[in-house]
Amino acid sequence: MPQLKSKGHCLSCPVRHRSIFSDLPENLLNESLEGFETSVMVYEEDEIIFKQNANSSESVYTLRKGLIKICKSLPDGRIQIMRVLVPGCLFGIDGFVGENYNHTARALTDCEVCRLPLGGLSKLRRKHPEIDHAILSRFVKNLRQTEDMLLELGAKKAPEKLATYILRLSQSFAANGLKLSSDGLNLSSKEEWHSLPLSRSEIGSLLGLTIETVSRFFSDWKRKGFIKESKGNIQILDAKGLKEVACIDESCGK
Amino acid sequence: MPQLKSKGHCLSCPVRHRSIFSDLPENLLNESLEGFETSVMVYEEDEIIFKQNANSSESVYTLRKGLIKICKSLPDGRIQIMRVLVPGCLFGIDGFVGENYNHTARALTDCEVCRLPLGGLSKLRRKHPEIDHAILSRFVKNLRQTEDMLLELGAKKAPEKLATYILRLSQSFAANGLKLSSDGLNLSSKEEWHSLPLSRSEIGSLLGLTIETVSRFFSDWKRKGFIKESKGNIQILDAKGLKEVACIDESCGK
DNA sequence: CGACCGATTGACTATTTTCAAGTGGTGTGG
DNA sequence: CCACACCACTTGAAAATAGTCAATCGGTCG
Repeated sequence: MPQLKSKGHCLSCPVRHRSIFSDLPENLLNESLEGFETSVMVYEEDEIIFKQNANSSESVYTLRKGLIKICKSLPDGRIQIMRVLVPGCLFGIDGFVGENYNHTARALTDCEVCRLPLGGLSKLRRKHPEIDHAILSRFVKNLRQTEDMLLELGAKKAPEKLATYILRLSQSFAANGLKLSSDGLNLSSKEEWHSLPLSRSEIGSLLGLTIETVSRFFSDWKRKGFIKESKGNIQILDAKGLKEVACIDESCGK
Repeated sequence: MPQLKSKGHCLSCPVRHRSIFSDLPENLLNESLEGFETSVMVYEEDEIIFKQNANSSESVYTLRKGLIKICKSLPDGRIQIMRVLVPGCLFGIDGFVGENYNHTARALTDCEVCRLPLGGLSKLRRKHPEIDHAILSRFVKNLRQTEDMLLELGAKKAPEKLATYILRLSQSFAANGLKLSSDGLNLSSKEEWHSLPLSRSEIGSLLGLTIETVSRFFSDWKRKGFIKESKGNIQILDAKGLKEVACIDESCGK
């Protein structure tokens, strides 16, 4: 069961600089957020934050800590992961338009989630166009990312999808300062090890492949010396080789 | 080459009630839109409105007439159709955040497009929260639709994708008043004929299939009496049969 | 009529899934 | 400390699915 941990305090929030409030000047934060009551919820691994088709709540969420997967499923149980949220992500936006949730949000690791009441937020938006713009910008980025995934799933073959995924993962680690490791392992950043946030079967579910197909290509690339793996951490040895497989730049059709 | 047809006139706009201005009271329309200069552009079939990776313009667009396909492509030329725009759709929203276009917009039929300058629009948004809400709501719907496609492409097999597409198409005709026919054919609405906006190869490109696979299942279903087709118009004879194939409700795994 | 173009069909091939068996690491209880 | 179970992952062989290549059909247009 999700636990209420505390009220939120934007000024001391660990992800404020990544949140939709990042552009608010610090001095405004204090006075502006007067009366804006957020709460921090704690979820354990595998707990559901909200479910596809459920009524959306009068809140929207920001991930503070941990990882969340956003999924949709077919009536017969097949699951497609849409994306993985990292700290700072805004989610549950169906609440904005009062529609039922279009997908399920499930904790991939133990998580902390900040719950922002819609009423208060819309007052803030009116007072501070920066917030409004930040939200808009999230929406557009979110859509772009989902469109990119659509291209991956619709147009690419299994090895291309997988290679792209590993490369993107590594980029996103780089962009986030090389550290999202869920298990607290300390690794030399020079060697660029990355902890895999997803299991084989989840990677399959993200890319529309079976666990066996994922496993086979990974094994293949280990034999070829493209990648190395130990204890759920992965290292790219030959980015150029992977890029040729991935079809991300001109070197595409070999 | 796209042609400037005229200045836009919101009051007499044929798609006003489907546009982001649909919630503005008519009396406000007149005075509010003072100084908001839109222009109507005409594109021929197959012309490009904007290209993936190009700088976004200082405008955003509303489709007035015709159909537009939104696509992304891989460096080696493979193309994925993301969605098909119908009159009233807002598009080119990368302009909102000043990013390069994430996809290509191409006229599927001869089109009329209304170009809304961002500067003027953002003034309007501030003056009329209805517009702002309409835009937000479009964004969310757009994201939901793209997520739905992600599930289609990632989790479904060829016949499921195809059957779902035909059924959705028919629903969307129903929702839009049974008439989007691009070639002006007049058909009895009782028989529920629907003109196919996409060629076989475009359907393939939308669903991540080859033209041959599309063709084979269509032929198969014609033999089985699920559908009928003539002159680019399609009729669903056995929606129940198709639904069983499509995996959209409980009757999924048969 | 003949050229062209989209769609269809068939035969074959490639890719990916399915099913089944096996490996290796981790944690628990005797 | 070992035996055992458990679980994620790996591997192999067979089957299913979808793609490729090539020939053909049928309609449209000059």
